[in-house]
Amino acid sequence: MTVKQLRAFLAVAQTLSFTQACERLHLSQPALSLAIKGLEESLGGKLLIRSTRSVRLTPEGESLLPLAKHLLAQWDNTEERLRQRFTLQLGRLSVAAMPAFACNLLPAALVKFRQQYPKINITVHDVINEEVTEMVRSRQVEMGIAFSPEGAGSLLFTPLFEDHFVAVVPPTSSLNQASQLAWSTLLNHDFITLQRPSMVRRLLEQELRKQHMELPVAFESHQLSTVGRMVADGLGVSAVPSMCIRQMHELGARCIPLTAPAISCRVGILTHQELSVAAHALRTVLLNTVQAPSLPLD
Amino acid sequence: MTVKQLRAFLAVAQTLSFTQACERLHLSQPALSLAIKGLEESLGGKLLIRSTRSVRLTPEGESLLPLAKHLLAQWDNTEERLRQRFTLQLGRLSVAAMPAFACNLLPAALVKFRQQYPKINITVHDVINEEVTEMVRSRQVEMGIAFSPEGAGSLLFTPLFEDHFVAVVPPTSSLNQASQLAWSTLLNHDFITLQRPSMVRRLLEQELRKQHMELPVAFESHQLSTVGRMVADGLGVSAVPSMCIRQMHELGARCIPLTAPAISCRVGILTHQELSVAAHALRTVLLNTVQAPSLPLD
DNA sequence: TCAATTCATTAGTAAAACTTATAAAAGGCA
DNA sequence: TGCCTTTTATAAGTTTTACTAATGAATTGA
Repeated sequence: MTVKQLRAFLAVAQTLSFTQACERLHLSQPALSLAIKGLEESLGGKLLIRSTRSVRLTPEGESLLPLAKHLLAQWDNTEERLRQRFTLQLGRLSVAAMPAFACNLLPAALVKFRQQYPKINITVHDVINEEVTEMVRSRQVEMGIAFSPEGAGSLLFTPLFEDHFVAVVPPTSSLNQASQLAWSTLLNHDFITLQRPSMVRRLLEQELRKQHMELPVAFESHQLSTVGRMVADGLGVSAVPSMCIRQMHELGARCIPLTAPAISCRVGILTHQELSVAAHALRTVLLNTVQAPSLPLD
Repeated sequence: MTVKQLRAFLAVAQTLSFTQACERLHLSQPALSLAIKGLEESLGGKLLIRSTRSVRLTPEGESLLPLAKHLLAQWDNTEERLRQRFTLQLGRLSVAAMPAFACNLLPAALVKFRQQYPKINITVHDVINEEVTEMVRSRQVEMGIAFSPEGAGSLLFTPLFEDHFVAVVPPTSSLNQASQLAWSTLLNHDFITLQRPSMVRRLLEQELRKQHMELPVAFESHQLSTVGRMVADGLGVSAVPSMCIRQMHELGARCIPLTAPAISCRVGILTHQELSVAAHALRTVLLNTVQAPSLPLD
């Protein structure tokens, strides 16, 4: 039994005429006769009683009719959904992104993506850097955005930009005047940082230790926005990835380039080798829209 | 998208190997490669990532896998059920029969049928003669057993046997001694008959009127078994189709051939032109097993 | 009885599906 | 690194299938 045969049967059963069914199927009449004959032979009995003047269903044909309708509807539906998926007219995409990226750069990229592919449903998992890698690895999400992982294993890392840490200081602070700051200067003040386990926190401590420096931690928080507000309110200073500059400014803090040492790391897209069409499209949008953030020129 | 292509995809997706899938499908490897290629082209995207060393599913392929399983299972199931129906390994059959036949001759025929085709489900509608015709005409049942209808219309009537009316008399009656009875003799006694509308009743009255005779109705009943018992208990006499002879004897009444006039009518199978395989089989069994009932030789 | 309509059959052709043979690529192993 | 093995892709040729055009047969309606 083939799809063509079943479609032929359905057309004849619904029109009760070979001639009409031919038109509907865009098929010559002998071809249709053979198709029906083939179907009947494959099933082992007559489905249609046909004389030169009338066509009607046998009881067995009658019982096949609803089944055939249902089967072909499902068949077409499956086919159509797959096609839509390939043409990005349908789909679901799960992405994980570290918080700094998710709340600063991702939304703009998603706006672009949504404009191009309004039918694709996207779920964003706003989780810490380490979990991003894990979610991609375990295929909970198809795509992650995180700092360049050391051992990516079989995962693919596509760099988006190089992010460098900037100092965050209260607007009232004297540090605010400098065009750039050395770490040694910044660390003379009370330091506000993210709580462990945070990749940002670990990166800072790791790089500073190489220079025999240490964070004079006064306050800790889980949320970047809390850190920003604490700095803005004069509780101390901090250092954040440049992705967060806009957020920090909006919270009322000031950002200043940091040197000696300049700490930076690559932010990029983490995926498996094979990508869905939708994920591939989002990847392209990200590569086109995301740029390394810089300090405002004010 | 064809059934073959989908089967090919399923086999490869489940074995994750073209070579293994080939064995399962009894297909050469190039043919399988082409089938997958064709499927991918028809759907508009890649379903399988294949290198010379490994095969794995794309996310789209992953999403097709369960759909393909489901679709093919339904496909095979539909095909199998139709085949079973044609080979009488599955099926449902509704039959209507007039009470005299349903309770006397039908059961034995059904035993034969059941022995040959134990998987066919049969529903018997035990209804009056007129309703049998109507149920066949309206396709509530596929087959009816009734007296030969005058205007069968498009229905097909296949005679089974010629049934003649016999007298039913009490075992205590003097009539019981005769080897045959004339209607004129029988009608000297109180007559017990079926209530209208009954074909048996109508037939009798119709034929007797031609001979200017009339039924001296004393009692009426809907059920043949009631008529039989009434006669057996000496309330009066009756006349029934020969089909009922055994039943009457079992109820305690005696049956005697009736003449002047000998009233008879054909009992047969009523169907539409087209018959399901199951109905055809039952028709054959009926033609082979049902014989004109005769008086016991006691 | 004849014309018209409709499905079946036949024959020839175009297309497709399949197989064998060969090529190319990638992992395993020395 | 380079060779061997395994596995999929490609090419060429053949068989099979599917289709169309032409013809035939049967039934309805005038």
